[in-house]
Amino acid sequence: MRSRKPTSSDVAAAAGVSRSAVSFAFNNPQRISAGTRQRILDAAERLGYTPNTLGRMLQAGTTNSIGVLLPQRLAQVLENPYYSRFLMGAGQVCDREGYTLLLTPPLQDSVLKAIPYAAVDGFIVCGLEVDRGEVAELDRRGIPFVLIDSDRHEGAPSVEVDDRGGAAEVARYLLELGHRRLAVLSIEPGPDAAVRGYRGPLARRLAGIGDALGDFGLSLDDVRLAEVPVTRHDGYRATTGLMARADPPTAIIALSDVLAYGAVDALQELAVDVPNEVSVTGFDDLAESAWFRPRLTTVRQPIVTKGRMAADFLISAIRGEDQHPHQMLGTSLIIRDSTAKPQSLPH
Amino acid sequence: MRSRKPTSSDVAAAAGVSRSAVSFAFNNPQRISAGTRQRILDAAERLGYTPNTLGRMLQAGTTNSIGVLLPQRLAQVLENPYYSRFLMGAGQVCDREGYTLLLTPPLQDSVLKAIPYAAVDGFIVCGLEVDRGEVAELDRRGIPFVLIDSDRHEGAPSVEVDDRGGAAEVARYLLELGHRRLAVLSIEPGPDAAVRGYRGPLARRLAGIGDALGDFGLSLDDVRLAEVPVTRHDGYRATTGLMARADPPTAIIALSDVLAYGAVDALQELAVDVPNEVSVTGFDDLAESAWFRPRLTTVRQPIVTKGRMAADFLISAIRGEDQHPHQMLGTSLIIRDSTAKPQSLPH
DNA sequence: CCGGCTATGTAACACGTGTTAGTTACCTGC
DNA sequence: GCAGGTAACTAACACGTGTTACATAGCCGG
Repeated sequence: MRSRKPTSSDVAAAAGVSRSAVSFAFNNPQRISAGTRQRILDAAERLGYTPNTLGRMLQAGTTNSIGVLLPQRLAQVLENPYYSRFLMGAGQVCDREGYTLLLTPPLQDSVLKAIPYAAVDGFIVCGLEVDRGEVAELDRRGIPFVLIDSDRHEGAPSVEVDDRGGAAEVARYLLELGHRRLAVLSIEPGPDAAVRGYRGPLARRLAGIGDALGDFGLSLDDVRLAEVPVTRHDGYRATTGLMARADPPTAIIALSDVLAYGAVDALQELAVDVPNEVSVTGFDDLAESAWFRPRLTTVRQPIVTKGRMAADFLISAIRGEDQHPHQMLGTSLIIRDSTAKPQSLPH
Repeated sequence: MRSRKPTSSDVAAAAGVSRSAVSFAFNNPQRISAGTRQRILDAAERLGYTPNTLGRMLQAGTTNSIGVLLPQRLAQVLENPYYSRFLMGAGQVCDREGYTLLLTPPLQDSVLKAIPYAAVDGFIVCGLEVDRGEVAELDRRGIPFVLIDSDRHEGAPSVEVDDRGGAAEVARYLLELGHRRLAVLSIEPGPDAAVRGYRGPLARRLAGIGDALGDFGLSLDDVRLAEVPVTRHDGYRATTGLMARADPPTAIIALSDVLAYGAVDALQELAVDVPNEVSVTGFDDLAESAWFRPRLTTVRQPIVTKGRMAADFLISAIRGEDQHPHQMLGTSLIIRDSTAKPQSLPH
């Protein structure tokens, strides 16, 4: 039972050389004679020496790791296929460039507190408003970062999606079908967001829905809005609530596919036919949405590409190429079987 | 443009105190007078000082991070819903205990090379044979680790699944239905596994199938075996190959749900009816398998529980509770719509 | 036989932190 | 007026590494 892990000093003592020689033996072979090198390696093997990872990182000033700063707990993030796809895109770049990927959830429900505990060369920041403390903290630290699902921020690259256009397109599609009583299942802002108004992708999606409503003489005040955590079960519960009201909607616009699944769950339990009695749309176009029954009408966004570009931008920033690109990715409306004309028009 | 991130020495100089005082001001407030403490905090704020993460970790000897040592590249791992579920289970524990999760894929196609670059307090080792170099290397380093989808190894905790029993159950089910020409879609061993024989879960699953075959007077020599990487597309390709042979199977046992999806893809393209012409079974029972058409008959294993227990065991080991539990989790056969009696019996 | 070069090894510095032991200065009690 | 205690702060050590600047010895050519 060895009490302490052997260090390079121990190896040096055992081989009768200086600590520098040990370092050279491992990292700079031609800097030392073959004989002593072998003697050092033998001693290292005998003692079971392995260079300490943290010590090396501290000296090198690099960790070969990129962090993903997450707005929710790991259990919630990894339950959501959206993040799996996103991480897969980022992972492709990590594979190519030899980086590891550190998932950094909030610490004690605080994203801010989690930052100092992540040994990384840079962060991909997911779904945080730019005027929150985290962005200022990262600026202060002088550590490179990239913003995702947020707002444009000078001083850091970002990758965004045309949320406004995509949401407008799906809302306009429903309105053209004849729907007038719409409900929106939105995503609850983070735990410490307090009363501050909407920002980022959700604000843009709601604005897009507002654009479409305006074309038909309506406004956002005419739709019911429910804000819930982004899980299937919460989509189910919110929809149950919506349908219990006096004038239930004829179409439900979910701002996430996961929420749309839950909405369909609730409607099926209430024996409400989808799409003939109520239409449901999603946002993301996860792979599951094509398998889902009814096949889900939704707004496709290029999630994997988003992850890939975020990681690419971050690694460029880490390498000191000091441009701050802002990429905007397009969306497309995927029409499937969960939407139809409203039944109640004749009434 | 600050050339260098300020260090605690800079703050000490700016506040006219020693470096120790700076450390106390942050970590041990009552150890210093309120006046100088405030002066130090002011100086720190003015300079934009933040304690260096690596420096602190090196001194503390802990990273508050657990690593997941992966046998494949990140892009492949994150494409596979099996790992998403597993990571979710591990993530639940990380959330509770305040750990971050470092995904560590092979470096230059070598799992061994990746180990020294992970700054973690311990590893969850996924799907590696115990007699490979990685386990010896981790032993040498004296870093705690837990084995998953592997074999029992004294000196480290492990979480296993009753692969043999589960595979025997599904094979016996098919044989009882009357199937005799079986094919097995197995998972290709890692890139550097060389010629060494099967080990770990795959060996156990094949052994289980052998058990069932033995009950019917057959053996593993009587089934066709295809080994492919665990992606849907590879399942598709292998099945296309199997069906092109002279006497195609009437039932395909895939050792992973993902491979089963690919098998069904291929059969549908060949206009072969599932399950009436060919039965297909999977292994895992991913959520997708209940949505898949035809709904997939498969062996359920408790993936989330596996991840949770692995992380629990690891954290216990990190805290120095030196027991080495070996947990075995049960499986259950889920019979759905992708299996039926063979059609060709009358012939 | 001596100046200059190369091969080999070492001392010292740098990376940045937390903590223990030790030094002042001050106040209290007798 | 002095022993004894305490509050406030600092010097030094520890964590473990890589690398630069310097010292020593040996070789070669002139």
